[in-house]
Amino acid sequence: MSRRSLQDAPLLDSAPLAHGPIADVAPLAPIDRRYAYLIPAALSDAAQPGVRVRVPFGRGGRPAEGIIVARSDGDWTASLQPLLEVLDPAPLLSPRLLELAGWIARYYACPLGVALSAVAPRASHREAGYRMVRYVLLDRPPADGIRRTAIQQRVLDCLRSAPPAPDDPAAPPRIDAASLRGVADCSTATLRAMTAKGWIRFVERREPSRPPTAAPLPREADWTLNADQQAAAGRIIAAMQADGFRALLLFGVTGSGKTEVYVHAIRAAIARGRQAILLVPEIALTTQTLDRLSRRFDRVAVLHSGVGEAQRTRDWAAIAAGRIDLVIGTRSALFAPCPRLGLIVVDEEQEGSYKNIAAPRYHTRDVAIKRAQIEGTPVLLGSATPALETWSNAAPGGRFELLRLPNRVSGLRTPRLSVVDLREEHRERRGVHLLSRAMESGLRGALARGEQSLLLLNRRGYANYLFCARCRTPVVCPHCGVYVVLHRSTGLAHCHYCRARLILPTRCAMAECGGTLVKFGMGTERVEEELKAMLPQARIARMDSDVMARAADYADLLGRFAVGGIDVLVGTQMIAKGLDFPRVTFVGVVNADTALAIDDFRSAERTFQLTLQVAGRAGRSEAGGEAVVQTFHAGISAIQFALRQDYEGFAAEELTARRRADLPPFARLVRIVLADPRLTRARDGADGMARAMREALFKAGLRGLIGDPRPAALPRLRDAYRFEALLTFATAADLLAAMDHLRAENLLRARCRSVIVDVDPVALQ
DNA sequence: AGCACGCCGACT
DNA sequence: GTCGGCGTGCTC
Repeated sequence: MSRRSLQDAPLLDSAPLAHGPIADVAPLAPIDRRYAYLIPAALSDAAQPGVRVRVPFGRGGRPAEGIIVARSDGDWTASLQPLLEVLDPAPLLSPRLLELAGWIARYYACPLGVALSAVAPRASHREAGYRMVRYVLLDRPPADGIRRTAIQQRVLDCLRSAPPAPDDPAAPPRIDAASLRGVADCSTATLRAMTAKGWIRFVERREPSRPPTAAPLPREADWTLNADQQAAAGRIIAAMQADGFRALLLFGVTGSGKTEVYVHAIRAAIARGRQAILLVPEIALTTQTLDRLSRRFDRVAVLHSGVGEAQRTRDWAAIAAGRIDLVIGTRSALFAPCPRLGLIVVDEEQEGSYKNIAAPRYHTRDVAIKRAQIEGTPVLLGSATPALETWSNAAPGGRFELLRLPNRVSGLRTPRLSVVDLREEHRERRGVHLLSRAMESGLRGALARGEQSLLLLNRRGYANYLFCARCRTPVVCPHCGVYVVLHRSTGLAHCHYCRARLILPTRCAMAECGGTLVKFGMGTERVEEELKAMLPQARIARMDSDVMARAADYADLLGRFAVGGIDVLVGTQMIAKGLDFPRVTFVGVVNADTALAIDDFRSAERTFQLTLQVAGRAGRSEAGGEAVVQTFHAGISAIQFALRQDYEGFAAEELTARRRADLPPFARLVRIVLADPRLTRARDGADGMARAMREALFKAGLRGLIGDPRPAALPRLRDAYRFEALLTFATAADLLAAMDHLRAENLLRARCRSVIVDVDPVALQ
């Protein structure tokens, strides 16, 4: 295709004919198209696929940023705009990462520019991590006889005795202006005066904003693997030696030593001269986990949301230069520009936080598999409770190879897990008790033995159900319509969806009612209060996003907990994951039903995972631990299977139900949510969109079921009404074919404030 | 995403 | 009679 024409361009004889290298540019904006630009001769070398460029765009031809995704040669029968500028000295993205971004854009139905921004995060923060440093160096210093002041003499002495620049020892010594002012005790005015005399001069240099010297962390030694671990590591190493794509699932009960297997596999990758990426879920304790793991390796980069822009930029450069062997991090670390990638590990692959919550709404595990495919390397997924999608892929004859670690490493006993049926507890005991007798005795026991406890409730605040005693009208958020939660810390009612805060009325706001307000339901604040009353001698701390404003707060609290300064730690989900303290011997779940409360087809799976995870937290010591789980639904099979710590039994039963209901992993879903402040607009938009999509699929003979639009699980959010439609496909191929078509026909848009397209949704909220 | 063009309500 | 609202469409 060397000759193309613009449909609407007038084909006049005088139309200038452009010829030469042409760049296909994806704008770094939510525009679902690519645009062609002429590459000027001066930029020909620099304008390679993967670099950012500035191009004239839009009506006024104003400069916009984009990424070159392809290059070609050709003639154009219309005047073609030239690239204005190439912004990167070297491509930000390798051809393989460009291919990965293309796949993300296609599979997750988002504009290429949006996918590119996710894969090359630096694209949106240009030049971050660098600053201009002003240096002073000797120019034509005055001869001995020339008069100078004492201050000027100090400046000259400093510059003469300055050490040579590390990057260019032959150059005249230089000192940055700020340090010189300090050392020579002079002012900017002095330096300016000396420049005017021509004695010294300034040079400006672009430098990394902090010296890239990472503090060397103390190394931790490797452990010897047991037979199971050795067998698993052996399979992974064999897969690496086969030099091709391969997906493996490491299914190991908590405490079976999965991490040690990762470490050995990563060492093997490094020994082969390759790089490895280890992904961990985005949870509050990520930093801790990462720090500990990173101590096992030398040339390691840690990437997570807490790492500053400057550090991230330097890490990125070091990775691209091949100076890093292992990249550990959350979601975005998957896109580390490793030139010789040899292994990707996805730890706790079932974690929901692997799903990106904004466009592109990719699932890190699935993109990791795709990247491994593109790079031709193995990918290792690890979990004690694999996502059912993963588990069914690891069935005999499936796409993944299954590696088992069925036993806990020697010395670790299986924790005792018991379930308290809150219905029964309430029958047998008068009054309202948040903490059952079994829970209380577990806490008291641990306290008496000088051991630690974790108490989990996945709900912040004090009381989460506030209503009028007379007319039963609940207090809801004026923007979202959801129940607000009373927080003791602020004395206000908080909306947990839009972060609005209301002053709580003392009386019912309903006209002519004026009943008194009743506070019902519990959150972590309430549990903390109850606990302090129950165990006045215990040192109790609470950990949830209300208390933990900054990353440093986590470190502080965890530090105190680690040295035994806290007996009981109360918190939300964030304490259920990743915490690994050997002195914790008791773990309680105040209400396991919070995972059930979100009513979607994964609620049983989430409840099972939560329960088992919590039990695992109690078993990190040789003393053996105990876990108590309170629930109003003790009979449901998710709880029963968790009680027996039987993942495979649960998976078999749940998969049967999923197959019967035609749900993932036996179907692929796309969730489309339309939001608009006007209810009719959101509803009509959703109706119209569903109708148009159905018609288009039918006409094109494509398979797929478009569900009827209905109010979303959260029908109103931030003053916008929300409607959703669920699309069901039998296979990934059907999904791709249908979504390609719908996107090409521009049917994934509607005239309302926002349209969210969520492929493979993790939560139907 | 921006930005221009275009068609219907409250003002001098 | 105009100013300006946002709804719609386009950007090599």
